[in-house]
Amino acid sequence: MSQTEFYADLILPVPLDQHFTYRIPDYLKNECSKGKRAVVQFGKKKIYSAIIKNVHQNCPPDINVKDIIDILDSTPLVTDTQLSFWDWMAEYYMSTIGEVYKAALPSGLRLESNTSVEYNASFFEENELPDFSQKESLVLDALKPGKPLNLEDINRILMVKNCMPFIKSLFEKGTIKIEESIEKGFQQKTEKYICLSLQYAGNEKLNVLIEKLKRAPKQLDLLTSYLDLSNYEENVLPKPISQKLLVKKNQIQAGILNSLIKKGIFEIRNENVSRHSSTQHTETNLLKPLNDFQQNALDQINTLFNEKGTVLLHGITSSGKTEIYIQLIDSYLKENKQVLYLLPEIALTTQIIERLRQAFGTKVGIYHSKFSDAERVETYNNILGIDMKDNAIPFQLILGVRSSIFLPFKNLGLIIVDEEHESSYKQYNPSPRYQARDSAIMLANLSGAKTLLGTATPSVESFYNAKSGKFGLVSVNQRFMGISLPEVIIADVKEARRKKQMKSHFTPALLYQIEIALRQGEQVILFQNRRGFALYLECFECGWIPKCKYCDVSLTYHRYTNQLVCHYCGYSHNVVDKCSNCHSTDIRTRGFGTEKIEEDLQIFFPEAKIKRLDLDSSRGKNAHSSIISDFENHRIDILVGTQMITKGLDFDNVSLVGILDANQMLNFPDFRAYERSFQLMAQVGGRAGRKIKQGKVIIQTISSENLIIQQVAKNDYENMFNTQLNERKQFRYPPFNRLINISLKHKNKAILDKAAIVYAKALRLLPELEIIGPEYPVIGRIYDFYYKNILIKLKKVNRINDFKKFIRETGKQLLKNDEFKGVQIIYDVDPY
DNA sequence: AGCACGCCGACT
DNA sequence: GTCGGCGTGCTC
Repeated sequence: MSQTEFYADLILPVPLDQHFTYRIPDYLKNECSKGKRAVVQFGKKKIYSAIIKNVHQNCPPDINVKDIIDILDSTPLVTDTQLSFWDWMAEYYMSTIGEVYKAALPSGLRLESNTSVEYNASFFEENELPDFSQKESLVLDALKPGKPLNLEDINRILMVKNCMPFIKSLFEKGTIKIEESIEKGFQQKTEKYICLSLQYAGNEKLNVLIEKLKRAPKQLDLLTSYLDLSNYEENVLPKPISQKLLVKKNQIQAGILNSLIKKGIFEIRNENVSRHSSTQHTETNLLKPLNDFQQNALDQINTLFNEKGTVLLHGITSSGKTEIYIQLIDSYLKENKQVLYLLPEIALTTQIIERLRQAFGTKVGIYHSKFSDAERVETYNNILGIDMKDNAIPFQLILGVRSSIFLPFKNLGLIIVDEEHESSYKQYNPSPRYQARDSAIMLANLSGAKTLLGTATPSVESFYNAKSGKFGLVSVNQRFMGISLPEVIIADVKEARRKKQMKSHFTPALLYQIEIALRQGEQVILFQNRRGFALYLECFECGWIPKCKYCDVSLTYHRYTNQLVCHYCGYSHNVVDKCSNCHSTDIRTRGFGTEKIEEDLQIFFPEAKIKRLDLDSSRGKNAHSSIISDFENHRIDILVGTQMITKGLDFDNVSLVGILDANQMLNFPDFRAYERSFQLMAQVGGRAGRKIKQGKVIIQTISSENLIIQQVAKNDYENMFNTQLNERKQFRYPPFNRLINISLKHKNKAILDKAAIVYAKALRLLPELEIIGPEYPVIGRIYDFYYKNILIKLKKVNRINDFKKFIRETGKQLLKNDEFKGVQIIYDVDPY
């Protein structure tokens, strides 16, 4: 009794801002340690795997402490560095540790129980039939085949939202069994392997066998091939060989192999294999030699790393940044350090993957949302160095999207954040709303690693940090092979309209340049920013537009399904043929997307092969890369695309890039709109004339005198930076002030309005906080919830976490007020 | 977030 | 009387 009890503080995958303490039963005492997963019951029934944060002997007072059920890992799954990183992230981004846990581990490593319901056959054998309600009978009928169902299935069968009352009643009668079953998370992948039976192992026995098989030459061939592949040696256990490989090598029919198995010469067994090894890349270590200015940049980076943790590489498009990265990566790998190479989702294309595989072969691991969860678990385990298959090679270089900052590096030396300015590094939903670039710098700090930010168009924040000495700065102003930057032509849409020269959405200047390019056998890219270009329906008589039932947005018309869809909540509606305002039947489509551009363009250039690249046209797994390769191989003349075409793609034969409407992005109500427009236009323009000759960029705009347009035309990044920095300073935006956006949401507009006013008023008590709002967001209602925003500009950059605490506490106080019960508060730190 | 409990209106 | 909808409170 007097024996000391041990307890563990656990991180549970729930959005609560605290850890939970469980007792460690005696039989688990030796296995319980920081970073492993513990299986626990949380609440009345749910079972979760939780991460052990620490082990101690302090029994929490006044709490009925539960026992840990089991420990899943023999070695920690989460490193100490990761745990510190999680803590930092939860605090900095005002999220909870449980939410960070959910974001950080692939779901295959997070167990969660599900309630499953089973038919209790023995009850019916022993008892008389009790009375059942209609719904209860339905449930029993569905369960009768002996197949257990989960609650969602039963909800669907009964067509109700919550089937629990019926299940409970059935359970009390004894007719069903309720169980908490844990879904199999990660499953090993197995493959059939062929192995020589032990009874034939040994030279003598083998020779007898070979003699016997002489009458079946095909079978003999297969046996010899096996012995070859397995490097057969006497006195060594015969090595299993993949059946796939054996069959492929010999080009035989399954029958030959089967007869050898039937004779007991071969045995078949299932072996765990890696999901990654299918790509059999040999490491060619193809490092292209750097030219002088690349080498110079690399030297500068290395020198700066001696004194700075972070360096910004500002290299114009086509300056060959990738080759600089590769040399840098190589030097870290040679020191046996791990390297993380971050890319925005859209830039993680086959082109860049291929280049890195050429250089580093099988050491490259990819972490991407297109991979299955099982593959992600394998990558995670591989980096952790556990559970390795013999055909797997430890990844030294990880090429990944923003979530790869959560991988369990143990020996991280370098993080590269490519296209550093990309806004997709910021996660918005779900929480944690983290900026992967900024978090990567923090991770590097915690790991003793360096960070290299790379881009042709740095974010104002990063460039400011570099200028002010917080980061090192390295600039490359020459293009690879000395090709000059494209010539930028501004096409004035306003003037063309006045002269009635516009054809569809094209200025005469653009059409003329396309014509010339096509005639010379060159390719063209047309860029259409997607935002605001969705098709919608409009009544031609009265201007009525079909809107979403639950959100304050117009419904988008989807041609391929012939449906109206809300892009915010997913609500869909059949196409209306009658105006619900004036009953006119003259309903027309409005707005235009890439689809429309593609169509119209075909009219002007009937001979040209035109394709578009956007979310819709690249839906399938390979659709995207097949369009890209078609374009690369000049099976397409004109490619019309959205953001997707701007990143990580190099096309040699593109001489003209057209930006169809520059104003769309300039007029976006956001303090970063100008910066983003510059970045986007510069990046798109950078696709022109990457090899051979100077390219052309045409920007169609109605405001040709706009400063940003002029700066893009002159490719004057520094000028853009200076004007933007001035504005940021004047209006107290980052990097001078920190922003925190608070979103309040509630079903009742009046309650929401009042809550927002009260919250804002309470926040204004702190003079360091500049409070903007509350204001309605652009979309005032989504999914039947009203929204209101409060923006905080933090004047002082130090003590920031104290202010966050105050903001959060004030929010908690607000929700305690009976009037405001049910109001939800969403914090977004450093919003984008 | 789940999940249970409890109160209230709307059906057979 | 069921049934089904929320609003509310708790989770070691």
